[in-house]
Amino acid sequence: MSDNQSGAHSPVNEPETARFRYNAAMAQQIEEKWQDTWEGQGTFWAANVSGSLTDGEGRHADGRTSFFAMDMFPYPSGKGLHVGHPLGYLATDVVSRYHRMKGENVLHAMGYDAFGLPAEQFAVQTGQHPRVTTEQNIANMRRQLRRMGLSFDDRRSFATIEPGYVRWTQWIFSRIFDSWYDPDKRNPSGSMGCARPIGELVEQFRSGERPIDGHEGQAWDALSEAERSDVLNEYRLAYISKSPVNWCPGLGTVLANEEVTAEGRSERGNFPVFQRELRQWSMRITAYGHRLIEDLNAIDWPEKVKLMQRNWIGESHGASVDFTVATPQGERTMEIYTTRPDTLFGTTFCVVSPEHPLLADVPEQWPDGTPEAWTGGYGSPREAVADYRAAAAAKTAKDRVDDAGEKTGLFTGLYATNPITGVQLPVFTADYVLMDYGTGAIMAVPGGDQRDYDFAVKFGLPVIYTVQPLPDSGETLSDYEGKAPFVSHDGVVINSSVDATWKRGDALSIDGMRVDDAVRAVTAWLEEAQVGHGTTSYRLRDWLFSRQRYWGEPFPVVYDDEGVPHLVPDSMLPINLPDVPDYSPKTFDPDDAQSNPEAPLSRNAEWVDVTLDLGDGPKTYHRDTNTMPNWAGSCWYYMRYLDPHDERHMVERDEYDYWMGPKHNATAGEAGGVDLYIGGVEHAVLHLLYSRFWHKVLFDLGYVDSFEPFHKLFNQGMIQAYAYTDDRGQYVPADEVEEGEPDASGEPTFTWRGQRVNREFGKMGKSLKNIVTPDYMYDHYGADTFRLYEMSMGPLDESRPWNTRNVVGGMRFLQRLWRNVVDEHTGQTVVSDEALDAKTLKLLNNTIADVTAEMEGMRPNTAIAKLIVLNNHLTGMERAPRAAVEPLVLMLAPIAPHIAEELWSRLGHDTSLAHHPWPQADERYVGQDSVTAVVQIKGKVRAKLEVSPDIDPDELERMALEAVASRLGGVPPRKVIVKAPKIVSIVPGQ
RNA sequence: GCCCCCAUGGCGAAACUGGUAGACGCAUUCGACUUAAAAUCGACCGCUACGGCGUGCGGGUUCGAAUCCCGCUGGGGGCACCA
Repeated sequence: MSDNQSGAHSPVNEPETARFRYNAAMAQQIEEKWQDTWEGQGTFWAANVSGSLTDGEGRHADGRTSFFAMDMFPYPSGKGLHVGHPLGYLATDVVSRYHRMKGENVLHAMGYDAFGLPAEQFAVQTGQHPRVTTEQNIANMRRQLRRMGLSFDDRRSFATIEPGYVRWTQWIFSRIFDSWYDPDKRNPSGSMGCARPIGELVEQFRSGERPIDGHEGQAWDALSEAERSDVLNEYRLAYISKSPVNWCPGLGTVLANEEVTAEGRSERGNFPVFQRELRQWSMRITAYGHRLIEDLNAIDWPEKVKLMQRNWIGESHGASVDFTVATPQGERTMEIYTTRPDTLFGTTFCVVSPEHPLLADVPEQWPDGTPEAWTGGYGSPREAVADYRAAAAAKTAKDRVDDAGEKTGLFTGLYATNPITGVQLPVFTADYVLMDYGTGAIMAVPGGDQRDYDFAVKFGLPVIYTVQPLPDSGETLSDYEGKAPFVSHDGVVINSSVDATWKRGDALSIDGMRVDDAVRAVTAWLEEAQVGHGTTSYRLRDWLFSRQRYWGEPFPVVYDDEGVPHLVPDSMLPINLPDVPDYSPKTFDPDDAQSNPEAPLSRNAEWVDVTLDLGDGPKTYHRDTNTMPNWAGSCWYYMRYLDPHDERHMVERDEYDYWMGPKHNATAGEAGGVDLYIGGVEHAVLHLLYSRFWHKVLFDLGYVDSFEPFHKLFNQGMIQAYAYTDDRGQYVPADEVEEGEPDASGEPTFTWRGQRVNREFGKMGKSLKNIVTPDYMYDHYGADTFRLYEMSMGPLDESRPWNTRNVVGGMRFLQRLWRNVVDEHTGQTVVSDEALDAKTLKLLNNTIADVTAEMEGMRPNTAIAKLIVLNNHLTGMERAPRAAVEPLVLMLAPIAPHIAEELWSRLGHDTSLAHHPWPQADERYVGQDSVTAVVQIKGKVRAKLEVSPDIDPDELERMALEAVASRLGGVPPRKVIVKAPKIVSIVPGQ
């Protein structure tokens, strides 16, 4: 780019004579020079405790305080960056540079999350192997990020697709597969529940300490290998799930719950998703539900994200209650789950989900007196139920959502006995009851639940109210009866007593109790009668972990001829992706619910069929042909930065303890983890939940010594932008739109090529034609101005509108600072070496104190404002004094590092300021010589006094009363509040 | 439907535990320099009938509220047949 072009476009133009003016061209020259210098000198190398990773001077950590700052690593998309993407990276970089200047050993690096759908789709389009396009994208992204001046230790960069990384991802999977969750054992952090090696479970089975589910009374060694495998599968933390999963024919893969939208469609591609029973890998994350909630208290995360995780996990406390059902095949126990056992008295029917096993035992004939409306017109319950089940199975998740509220269902011909009252209740099946929540069966209480009420109305079932509003609420039950249920967790129980000796031989009355007391009383009664128990349920589902994709990590699992899964030994890892003739996923008609997934890896028979010796001689096995989801690589990458080339460990223990262990520095706490993790809030329940889960498993198993991966989480805001549409709703290029005169109602108007266009506000995006790229910013302003602008726009955690016009403010600040040091015409350094005058001394020390506080609080926007104030003061002096300029340059360095380095070197320093100590305020000069004291009468400012900051309160009161004497009219004030030296507040007499 | 967050000049925003509302920047206007323009430097920069009034609206607590409490309105986000 030539100077002319930059001049023509840049609002900050330069005359020919000022050869040493700080403009876009000069900025670029400086920036590239310093980027090369940093790289050549290893300026940002972080020092490990031992091993080959030392700092740029060859030293190890040697007891220095560690600080680990990390970004949510990017997916290397081929689309390139816009100015919204790097906001978080810049924030992390500013913090990293600041901590480095505080003398800490800072670990800051960037990796690439490189498996996943887009690379695969792009590869299918271009016919190139995904590895090729992915590596190109990574190279391009590296270049763009380097140009920003991010202070990464590039020795520690890696991509999740590298065999040396995949190996450990597979290794972790193996550890999870090879473990089970023991809810009765304390984990190392002291709370209940702990992952244990599966071998310890086998020992319990073998010794008889634990009964073998489904094989009670049999010896473990008497079971076949397939039987043992099936038993263990029910315990393993990574297991083969046979329950319904989300099958997406349009994508040709199964998906995790988290990847399905509220509309029941795939988050990627927006295809319908069906519930299908397919054998798929699943992770038992639900076992960790309680700890994942509980341990949020030990970490420093935004409340919003903690709340989202709590809601997502959805822990609810209630009771499981056994209802007896008489079927033609004999008596069955139907377990229901309820959060309101106090409403057992108001139960008028039961509902089981269409997938419920009880439906295998429905009778041939409708019982006598079955109302017409309950049968759906079917001649027999068998037929009715079979048809309803088939219809439910054919529904997409979307259909279910669309039909929500509209209750469908049928009577099953079965009756259940209420264990507390002995009353016979009809059992229905309806798809508003979900098989995978609670027990897949409910007791319906239409008097207290809207859904049950709707169902009762539709099928003509009775409504019994057992709870009424609190007496002082002003409401009564008659406000609800016949119109709606009284849905409340508050209230008083009514009409809820049995004195029959039907089940337990004694009376239970909860009449008049508050709901929470009644819940406890009924739960206790149920436990005593052995017909139920208190229990906890989670909204969270187990994590579906396999995908029918090419571009992901293969599972380290092979199957023998009987279909029994075996781990591939660690020594054989990594298992690399095979070459296949076609790596595109096998997709189907998006609505074809009956299609079956076909994994691309199955297309290479030579790879699938292997002969291995797993300890009992060479045998033929079949490899698992699924791949892991995109989340696998991002679940543990933070640990790999500590030494990405360690071939002996996932992470070495000493390095872990130094960088991430419990109490590894002053702020880490027992939970340990990354000191600062910055990224978008969109990962609140996906990546951040999965990572915490894996980390806890590894913690329980003793591979890491702290129980949380990320100690402090920070969500940066989004950069938003205006977009413009013409009459037809087409987007027009935002940078060609001109603002016109306001219209009649005072609203601004906009035109593009003479025609009126509409303005809308939202994301930046290529399709919205409002993209501004970092490259544009480098060309027109330089990376430092770009950084400065993004950091000064507003608070880091808030979204804010991009406005290229406002960028000049930052550029002018840097230019003024430059001119305070460098003569624009000669290039000479022009600072004075005289001592600071009193005013400058005060301002400098106050600025140091303030900026330090702002940096500690991650408020670069206000830090910048204070640096500008200081610089504006220096600009007003004949020559700026070195004693003020140098600290100013140092304080600017985290935000605009290149110009700071350049000025620092022009000021005569021959080493980088990256590790130069952060300026210290001299306490003697912090504070003000005089402050303005305000005199208020009834809160209104009536006088201002210039006083000493340490004025005596009595003296200040005397001065204040004198200043407003005329307003008080000689009447002694009723009350005077003195907060020296700032405020005197007077309440006048009368 | 349930849960959470936010609202300050023409614009982006400051204001730490309640204590001078509008720091800093953008834009606008004016002045200096210049033949002129740009750049630069400087000034002004919420409204005002000059009494005051002002932090989305209406109340409350307090000597004092952008900040705390209650009730609205508007905007954003999360979850959504989870018993």
